[in-house]
Amino acid sequence: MNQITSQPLPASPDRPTIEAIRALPMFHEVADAVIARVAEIAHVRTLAPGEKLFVQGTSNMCLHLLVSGQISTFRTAHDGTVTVIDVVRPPGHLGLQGLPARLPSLVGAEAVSPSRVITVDGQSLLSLLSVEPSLAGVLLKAEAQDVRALVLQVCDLKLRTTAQRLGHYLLSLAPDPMGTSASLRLPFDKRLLAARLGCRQENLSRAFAALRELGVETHGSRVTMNDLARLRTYAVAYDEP
Amino acid sequence: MNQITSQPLPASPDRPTIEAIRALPMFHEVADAVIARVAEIAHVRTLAPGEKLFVQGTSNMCLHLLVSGQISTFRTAHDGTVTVIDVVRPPGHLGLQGLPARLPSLVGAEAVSPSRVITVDGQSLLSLLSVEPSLAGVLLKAEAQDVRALVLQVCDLKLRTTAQRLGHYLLSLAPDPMGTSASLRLPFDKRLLAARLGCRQENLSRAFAALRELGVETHGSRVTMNDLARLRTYAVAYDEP
DNA sequence: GGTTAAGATTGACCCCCGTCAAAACGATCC
DNA sequence: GGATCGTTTTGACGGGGGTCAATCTTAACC
Repeated sequence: MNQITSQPLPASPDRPTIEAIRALPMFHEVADAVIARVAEIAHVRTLAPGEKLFVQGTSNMCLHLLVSGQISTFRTAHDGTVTVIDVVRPPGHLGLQGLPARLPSLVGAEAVSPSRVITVDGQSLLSLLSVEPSLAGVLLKAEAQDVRALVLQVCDLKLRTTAQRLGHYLLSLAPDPMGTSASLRLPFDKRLLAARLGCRQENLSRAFAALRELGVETHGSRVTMNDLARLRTYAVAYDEP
Repeated sequence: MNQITSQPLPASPDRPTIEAIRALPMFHEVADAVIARVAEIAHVRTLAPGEKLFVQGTSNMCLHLLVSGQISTFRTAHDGTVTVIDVVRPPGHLGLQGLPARLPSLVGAEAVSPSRVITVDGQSLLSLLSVEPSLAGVLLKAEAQDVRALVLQVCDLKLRTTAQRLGHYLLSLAPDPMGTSASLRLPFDKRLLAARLGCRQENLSRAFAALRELGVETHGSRVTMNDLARLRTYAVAYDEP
């Protein structure tokens, strides 16, 4: 699944291959010629855990496409408090909100696990946009995804309990959320999971304890959900009519 | 009234004037010729309080530009619970998230007060986009604003109390938030304000009571803030470093 | 295997907020 | 002015979640 660069790389630094970009759902429909133009203004980068992709308050004009790994976006207050906005997983993107407006980014982003991103230069991308209008739809769609995710998170925070949010998140992590049972390994710290869900880790523990009644077993970072239907009823109670 | 979705444009509906569109900040930089093209695929509409602009779950391919009035966006769960996402005020826009993806809208929208919107047909707008790439920047910027607002709201919900959120919101409503004092009239119900802030109206009352200690007086819907600096310290404590 | 440090859980305690119920206020219309 | 209805406020109570501290587990490293 993770594309390891076994092919000879093109001349310059670490240009992404056309295949690597095409592999991202967001570019499935884009013509080869356009992808080639995008590849010309992009480069591949790997990040070690904890390494920063961009910093809050700086106006980074770049679009980052996450190929593998995990990158968290978070907002730091001037008293040091940190709010995790999301943990982006492949295929995902970062930095879109800072692209068109020249405004400083509201959030910072750093790798949670070893990650590989394709970074597209924003300035060049905007120029390319006027030549290749088909890209506009791609970017708009990508940004719309962000909006949708945030809207759902706001709903979650406004009217669900931590245990429900956890259940919801676990379901979203399950390979087959519509099956009868599922088992998975938490992709990161419970501390980070707590921050993502908007609670303290102590409360996350209690939420896991609450879900135990609903057939959710945990052994370390392994989570087994024995009754997905029941969990869905409990956790997704406030979702789409 | 259940006709909500966009109709094919009749021969001579109420076309918006170029000036009306240009007056919106989002179109300040756009060339007259382009605005004229936009006007051709748009029409003006007025809404009475409570009238729906679009309905959750339907895929409305329209961009709505709010000229005057106020429109709330909200999400209804299948048990009837309603979450208010935001109350859009002019100059603002709605429906962008449903534009590029053909996905059903996550939220519904309805007028809070008598409102006037310019509705741009989405299908035509997307076609226009490939002819006039300068529009892409406009739309991307507009959508980025939405993302920013939502990110801030998530932060608010994750680590501020209701009283702090209220203080923050009042400051955003103040004509001159950086002055020493301000006075304003709440633009809508306290019930709606509570929903927007993510609490019950009872708690909003208590939040107002708490802010009284910080020089915030209320008489009905009139709010007077006597010490903006102190309110800022209290409410915006978790903002930009 | 054993040691150690980081992470995860549990308990005690308190505050914020949701809920229910009642009282106070405000607007409108006699 | 008085009556009425809807909105706003206040009180009492319980639960969810934050905080602090102690215990237990996990995992890395010798």
